Amino acid sequence: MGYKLLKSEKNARRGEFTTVHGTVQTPAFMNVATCGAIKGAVSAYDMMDLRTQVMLCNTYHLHLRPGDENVRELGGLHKFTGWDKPILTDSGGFQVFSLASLRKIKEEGVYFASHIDGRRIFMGPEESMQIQSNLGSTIAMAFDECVENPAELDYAKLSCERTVRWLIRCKKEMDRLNSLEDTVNRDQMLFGINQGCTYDKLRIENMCRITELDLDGYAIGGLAVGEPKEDMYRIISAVEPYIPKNKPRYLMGVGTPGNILESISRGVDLFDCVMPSRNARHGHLFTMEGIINLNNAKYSHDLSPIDESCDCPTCRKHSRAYLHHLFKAKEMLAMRLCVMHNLYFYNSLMEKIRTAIDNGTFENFKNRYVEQLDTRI
RNA sequence: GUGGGUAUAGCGUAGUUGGUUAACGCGUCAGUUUGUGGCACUGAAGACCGUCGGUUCGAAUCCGACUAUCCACC
Repeated sequence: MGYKLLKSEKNARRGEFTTVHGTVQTPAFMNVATCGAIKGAVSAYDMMDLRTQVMLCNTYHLHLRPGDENVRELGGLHKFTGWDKPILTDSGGFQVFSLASLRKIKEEGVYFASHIDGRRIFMGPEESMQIQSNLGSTIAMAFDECVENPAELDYAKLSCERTVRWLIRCKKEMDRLNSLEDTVNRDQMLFGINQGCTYDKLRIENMCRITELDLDGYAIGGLAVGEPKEDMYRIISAVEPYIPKNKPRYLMGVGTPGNILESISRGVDLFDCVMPSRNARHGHLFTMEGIINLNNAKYSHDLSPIDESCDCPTCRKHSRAYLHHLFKAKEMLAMRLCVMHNLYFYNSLMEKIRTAIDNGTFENFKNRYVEQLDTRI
């Protein structure tokens, strides 16, 4: 159990992360399934074809519906969703940020108004751990506050210190829950989350404090939320030396293929992002040549696949012209086929990156593709 | 052939007591999307208002002819 560094090229790391639900080859991209399903009608069965390694679900959303107690009675998220490989649950901390108009943050935790029915609910560190324990995910995330950038130093500091106090409570509660006999997954892991906005000093101090707790992994949160990408890269480089080498590093919510290449070169192992799935639903597709928008009329007579070099189920069978038609006709198949392509693209990009690090050619690979993959063609 | 209706952007339409830069939807084009509040958001281009003539200071709007098209009847 745990992370094993296999090889490195400069700061880029090739590793294996072993969990009770199987081993994850890193660097890896985790596929987002907020409510227990990848949006766009993609099933757990499909995810095997897409070479998905980790599914990511959301504590806040599953707590509201269908309810974590309910999932626990049904045997946990793995049994419930039919996905037997690793599952990471996000803690609900991001919803503190994204649902900002509906919440009140206090020392004990956060008061939300449900976005579904307006019902008032409370979530603090203990509640988040209890919910994630009921869900029985492989990896639970600490309950944190994700502060929007730019933020005042005073608030960043106050929020950051409170998040550390919450993390200590998370760790204590998770240890307690894992010791109980009737817990769904008694080997549930806990990742801490680094915060501190764009203040290097705050970030480093925070990282030093959270790594004292000996958690199963460390995440960098609160990035890609409004700051320039140069700031994001600078922060990653600033905190990376303070993360233990024998623990996985997870950059939350990032990002574009270019962001991922840059971040791996700075020592990150795990990623997740809604971009491949959300953009696919709007016809924006990733290819090794760059980004295309399938809604454009120029694809209406294009018999080539989305990406000539891709062997995903969509590219093996269907043309751009057909997919363009499905979008125009508002057929749900358009979304399904395109989400499958984009996730396969991200997952196989990670495979290419792992092979490159294995072969010591990652730097070349990065320089070759970092600009191209984020550019429209 | 007779009577009636219609003619405004690529398509479908709005636009009368005649009054400055003719509106909307779809489509087109471009951009946005980063721990997902379910399928979006922002912007741009595009019209000598069927043709010709008339009335008027002024016509998409009123009048006439023509053309096209639809309906009904022969």
